[in-house]
Amino acid sequence: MRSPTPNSPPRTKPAEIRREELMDAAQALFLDKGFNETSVDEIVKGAGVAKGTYYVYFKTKDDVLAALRERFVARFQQRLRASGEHHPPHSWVARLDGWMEAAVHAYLDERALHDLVFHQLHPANDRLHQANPVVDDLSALIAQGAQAGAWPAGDAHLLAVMVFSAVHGAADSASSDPGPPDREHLVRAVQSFCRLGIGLSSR
Amino acid sequence: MRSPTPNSPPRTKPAEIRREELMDAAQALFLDKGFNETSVDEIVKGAGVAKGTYYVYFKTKDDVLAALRERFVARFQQRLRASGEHHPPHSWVARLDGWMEAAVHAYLDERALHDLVFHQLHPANDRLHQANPVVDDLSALIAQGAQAGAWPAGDAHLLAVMVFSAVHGAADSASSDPGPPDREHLVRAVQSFCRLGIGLSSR
Amino acid sequence: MRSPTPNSPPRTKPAEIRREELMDAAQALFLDKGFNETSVDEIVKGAGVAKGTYYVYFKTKDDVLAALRERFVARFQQRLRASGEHHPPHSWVARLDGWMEAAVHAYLDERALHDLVFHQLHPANDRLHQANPVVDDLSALIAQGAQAGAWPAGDAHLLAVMVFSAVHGAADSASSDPGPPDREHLVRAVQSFCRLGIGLSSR
Amino acid sequence: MRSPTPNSPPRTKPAEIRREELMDAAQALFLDKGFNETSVDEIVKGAGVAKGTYYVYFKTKDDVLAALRERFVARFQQRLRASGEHHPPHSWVARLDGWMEAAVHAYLDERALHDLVFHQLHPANDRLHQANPVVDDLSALIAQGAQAGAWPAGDAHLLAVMVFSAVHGAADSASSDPGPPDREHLVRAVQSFCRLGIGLSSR
DNA sequence: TATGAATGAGTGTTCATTCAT
DNA sequence: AATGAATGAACACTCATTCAT
Repeated sequence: MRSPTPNSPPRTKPAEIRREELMDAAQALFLDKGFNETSVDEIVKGAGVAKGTYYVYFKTKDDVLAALRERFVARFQQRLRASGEHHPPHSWVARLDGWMEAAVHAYLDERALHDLVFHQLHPANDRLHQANPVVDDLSALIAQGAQAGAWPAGDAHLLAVMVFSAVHGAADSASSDPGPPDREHLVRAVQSFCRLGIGLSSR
Repeated sequence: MRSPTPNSPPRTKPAEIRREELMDAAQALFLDKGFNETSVDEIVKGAGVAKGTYYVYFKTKDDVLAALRERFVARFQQRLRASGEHHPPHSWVARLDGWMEAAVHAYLDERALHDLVFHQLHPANDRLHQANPVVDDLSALIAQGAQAGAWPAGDAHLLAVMVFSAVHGAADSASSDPGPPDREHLVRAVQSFCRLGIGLSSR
Repeated sequence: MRSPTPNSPPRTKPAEIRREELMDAAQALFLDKGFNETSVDEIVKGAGVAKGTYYVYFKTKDDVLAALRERFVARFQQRLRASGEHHPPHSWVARLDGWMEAAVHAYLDERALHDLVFHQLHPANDRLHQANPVVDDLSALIAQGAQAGAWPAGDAHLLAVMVFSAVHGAADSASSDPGPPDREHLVRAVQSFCRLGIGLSSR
Repeated sequence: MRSPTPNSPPRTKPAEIRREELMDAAQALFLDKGFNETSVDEIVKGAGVAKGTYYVYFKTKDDVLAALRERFVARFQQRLRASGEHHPPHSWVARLDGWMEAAVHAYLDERALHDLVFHQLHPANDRLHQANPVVDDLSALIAQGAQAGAWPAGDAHLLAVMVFSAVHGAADSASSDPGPPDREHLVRAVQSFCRLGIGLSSR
């Protein structure tokens, strides 16, 4: 019917941009109201595109959530890896401490997003917990440190899981308390607990 | 107006029984297919009652899930407390070890149910995490043991959270691996990690 | 299970009382929230009886509304007849004026109830409009006055309907305006309009 | 999630057409069976569209009724205005008589629809009665005629309401009688009653 | 007469997904 | 690439009515 107005802005954008805009809109809404409580209609409205455009970039509604999860994990891992580069490769204890410090901060910053992308799906669909690259990085660090004699050898993966869980739990707990969490206290508590747990001396 | 079909006589049961039957049916279905994937229709079919009966006992669909969560927490706590009674009150280390052992087993047994009742709702509705009576019990145990000199004093609540998280994480991780988890190995790993973390000697 | 407490008040009341209490409760709720928006549950709660008791006294939900309508019409008619007795039988003009005055007041007092009992049902069920005893009374008065030479003869029933409608409309309109209606003004306007309409002089 | 059955191609129509078709279907069903007795399912079946399409054009079930009311009032007013154009602007009596004649006919023709759109909702929602444009038109006519000296001055709005009510009541009454109403008799009775009521001579 | 647990058909509303343009 | 009107299966929830006690 109507032919496009000659001077209306071009409606097409690079695919990667559009996709990111949709993901950003979805993430903001999911964080605000929850996944089930957000409709595709709202996502497209948030991204300023039409309904059909969503389905150009994502196959289903679940699909954005999966994309969001992947993006979250990649960014989280990237952040932790970046912080790891501040320490010399063979300063095992410093690297471990640094990892924990960075993880506490990262988790406090991204807690809501973490819960969003990890808690929405039925276990059957959740093949991420078992293949968490962040835990894998930590596991490698622990194994290498043990091999280098920095701390006793053990079940590196299980240790990594427990360290990661301690970070996660402590940050969760602190986030639930009213007021901003005391990040320094948290970092020290986690470091103390986990260093001892791994077999290092307290300080 | 509407006129119901004449039917077999209503079989009245004590309210508490009916409610439990509905909860049992809902729990089984939720564990099997997930909360969102289960309809109230299926729940009532599972409980052998009519649709309206559900709404005599629960206000909304979410309502059963809340009831299930309360029941889960109460039973989990009860189970851990019962196991605690096997140890003399002042055998602090034995009680701590026993708590961890029991918690690992309980968590492995009830992991799916735990995830179900804790991961389905938006954080806003989830005021249970911050007031977890199981963690509170553990926190009390840790504080008392420290006061008795069994281990160094520390932030008991945070320590409890980290121990609980380590149990939770380790059991989670083991559950995700294929095959039945090696419970003994898990218990020993958790005990070793957490005893050291709290400041005890490894053995 | 429980045997009745010996000193609890007797639960039975004279049928007519119970029925009236149910009707009163229903009327209050209908006026407040509307017929469709009121449930039988609320009615019995309002009357302080159990659900089943409602169905001892009324066959269906519509049934109370019919009872309410009959009661309304009877009371309305009674009220107008009572006011008519203040005038000597052959003071036709005074009786007509009195009827209109009383009707305006009665209608203003009971407008909501009138609308409730007359507007809720599909025309098919509404065999009341055509057999309105209030209009019939007025129709008789008009016919008799005409026969006595107090005013010109005409289609007494149609005149009665128009007078009744004028009362109804004027009162309705005044009720819709903000603030309490000026009853005297209304009465005079209706009397003037209808007296002239019937063929009387203005004053 | 849900996946719709592949179906025949959606046939897009101009929104105004679709909306009117939905309204027409709803009106026919409401007139036939009543508002409460008609389901949205039946409306969409009548309009030949899918259930969801209804909710593209109307927010709730009540919403069509409101749209129907607006359409009714607009058309009724339009019809009366059109009939008014047959008379020279300053033939006040002829215009008044013409208005009443047209109103009686219009009301007889549309009685069921009038009742439908005005009697289905609780007074709280019914802010139309007090702002009835048809009465407003008549009120203006009466006021202008009085100013021009065609009849005595009075409370024009109240007079308009009473004239409108007399039309409404007389037509209602005639519709309730068995057999087709004697329209000529009705028109003459209403004209006579109201002309006198306003202060004109009978003929 | 009075109860109230149980019923289940009925219905308004949502929303992920499609596809002709 | 982008659109947005149309879809229709699915579902939570209501509530008038019944009947064994």
